[in-house]
Amino acid sequence: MNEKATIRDVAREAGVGIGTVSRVLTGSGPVAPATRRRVLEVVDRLRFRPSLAGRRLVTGRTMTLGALVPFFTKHYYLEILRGIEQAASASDYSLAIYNVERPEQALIHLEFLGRAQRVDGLVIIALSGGLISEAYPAGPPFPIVCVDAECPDACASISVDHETGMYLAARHLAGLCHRVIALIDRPQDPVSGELSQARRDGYRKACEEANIQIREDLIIVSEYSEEGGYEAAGTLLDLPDPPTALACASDLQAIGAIRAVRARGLELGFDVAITGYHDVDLAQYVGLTTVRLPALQMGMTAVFDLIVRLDGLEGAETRATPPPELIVRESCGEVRNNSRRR
Amino acid sequence: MNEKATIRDVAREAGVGIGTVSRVLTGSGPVAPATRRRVLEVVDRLRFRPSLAGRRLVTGRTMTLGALVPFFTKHYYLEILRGIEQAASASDYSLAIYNVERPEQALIHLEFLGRAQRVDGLVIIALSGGLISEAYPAGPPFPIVCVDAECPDACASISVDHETGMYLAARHLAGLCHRVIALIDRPQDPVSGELSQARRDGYRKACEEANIQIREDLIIVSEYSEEGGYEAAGTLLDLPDPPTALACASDLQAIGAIRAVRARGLELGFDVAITGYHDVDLAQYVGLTTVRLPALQMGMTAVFDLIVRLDGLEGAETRATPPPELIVRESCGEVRNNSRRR
DNA sequence: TTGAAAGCGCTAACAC
DNA sequence: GTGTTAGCGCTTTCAA
Repeated sequence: MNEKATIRDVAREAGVGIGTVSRVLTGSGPVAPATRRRVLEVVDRLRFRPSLAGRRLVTGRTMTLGALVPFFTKHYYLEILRGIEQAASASDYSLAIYNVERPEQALIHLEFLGRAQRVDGLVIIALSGGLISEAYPAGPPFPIVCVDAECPDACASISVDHETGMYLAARHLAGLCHRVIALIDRPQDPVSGELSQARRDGYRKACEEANIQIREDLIIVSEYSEEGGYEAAGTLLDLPDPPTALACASDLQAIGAIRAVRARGLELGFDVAITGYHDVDLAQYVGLTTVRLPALQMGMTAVFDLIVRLDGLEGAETRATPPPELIVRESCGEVRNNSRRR
Repeated sequence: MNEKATIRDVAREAGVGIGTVSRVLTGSGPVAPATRRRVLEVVDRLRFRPSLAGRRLVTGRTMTLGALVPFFTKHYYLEILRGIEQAASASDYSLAIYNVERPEQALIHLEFLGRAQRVDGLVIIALSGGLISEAYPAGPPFPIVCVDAECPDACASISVDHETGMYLAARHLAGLCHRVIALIDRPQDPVSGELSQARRDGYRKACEEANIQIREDLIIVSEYSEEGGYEAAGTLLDLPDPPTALACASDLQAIGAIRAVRARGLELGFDVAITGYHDVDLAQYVGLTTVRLPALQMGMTAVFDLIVRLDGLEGAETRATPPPELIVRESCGEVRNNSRRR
């Protein structure tokens, strides 16, 4: 009585075979309505829950999804993770997380997952796809969806249009009559340091449209951190012909850049305009004009996509994630006129 | 050949029974050294990995730990979660996460976990222990460790000394010659809104030591958010005899409080001193004097503790977490003298 | 010290 | 439609 009920208990109570109970529970075969009702009634009365372990042994499925996420401390990745959790939690799958803070951890986790039979599928955030090929030379052992990263053909990918994202920011700056606009880019993959072209393309496009001559010395890559932005901005601001606008590839870097601007006695939004990227909570506090990414939706979409692959659902076709969006705050000031520079 | 090796393959190859292989692998019985070596050699050659599913069916253990965490967006909880992940990742357990953003989610997750046989143990962050009793009237179905929360006797608890934490902040303020110090407290459990006495006790103790008369109208509770701090500070600053110092129960609230100070044309660190709590990344950027909590260690300790309970390890006795620490930055200014007020 | 055998709880193939 | 049976891969008796 106190012991957990098994499928056999249910079968006995309902006066049917265990196969029938299984069929009722999994919907994997025809069952007469009356029988089904009787079984369900007993299931309910006995508070029977099919054992995952038993089921797993025979189906080989764990009903667990994995998420490989870099830098728990970065708001953007967390927002994606939050979306992943929400979607997983609304499904029959649980979510196991694997954090990557040092480069070697990614491969360790991937290799572990490859032979640990712990997840049915994996979502990888921002980590470069090369890792996947490296960890699984013979192809991934389970479906993988990459979010905001390039990945091998064998995997699906949820991407966001960074070209448009940065285009929006740079065009905004150009529209404010800035003529010397710098780009503080960042590695796409914070762990491997791998770059991506998209943001730079967006920046170039905006410059070209505004007839701004592109100067290569105004395009620099810095670490995805406040410190990285601080240093990059410092370098740019100390140039002989310094930029009046800084388009940054993350809010964190933008905040560092703001600090660099102030450290030089310059006024934000007056002497120098700055845009961020991601729209983290802090951006609002700082009054940072930035580009909002649909991070939460990306995470959710990744999981939906993964589950479709796993369960072969129809109808649940992958919905596209919304485009990036420019959020205008105070960090770019008003339209620039050249008399302004002190 | 291409199929995954099973324990039977290993037994056959090594010329022993499967029982012997099992004994070698689990160390659960006597095996002759020569036999053991031979088995291990085959295990290695066949790249044999015991199936978790098979093992689980007979042992009933999932080798997975759960973490119930409120508000993915709050840095403090994430830092604890980061510690949990680190410790889990260094163990044989995987970590499944369950996010709680709406009050009812906590109970839903708890009830789900109670009958889903998905985790061997659970770490609960900041959620009030009442939930546990509610979800499991007959006692928890697996070991539970609560971090930074009161919990039923049936569970272990990793706590942090908030009395000392707030004492440190308030004493610092008093040491700067503030005589009218307010406390902007917050609910201990952001989901249920439950309060905790500890921080208030620390505040009172510091005031008493400095011979400051405690005014009940200076102790208020606000939401754990920037907005909450903004409003609370507003209320306090608009009092007939307003405080010159605000001790906040979180950095987020402190940041809101700073905004309220500035909105009134007052100068931070001059007219009003403010302390935060938690030492989030942003605190440094804002120059906030705050109390640093050993969040990461708390998370790690919780997992160690849980694993000790699960595996009955000896020697790994729970290490105490470090005490809170005062981090002095600019938000409190210099020692106050009464001529200063404008 | 070891091998054989009995399940753990379930699904799926098969016979009726 | 439904009951029976054969495993899934492992740990754990129980004899030998």
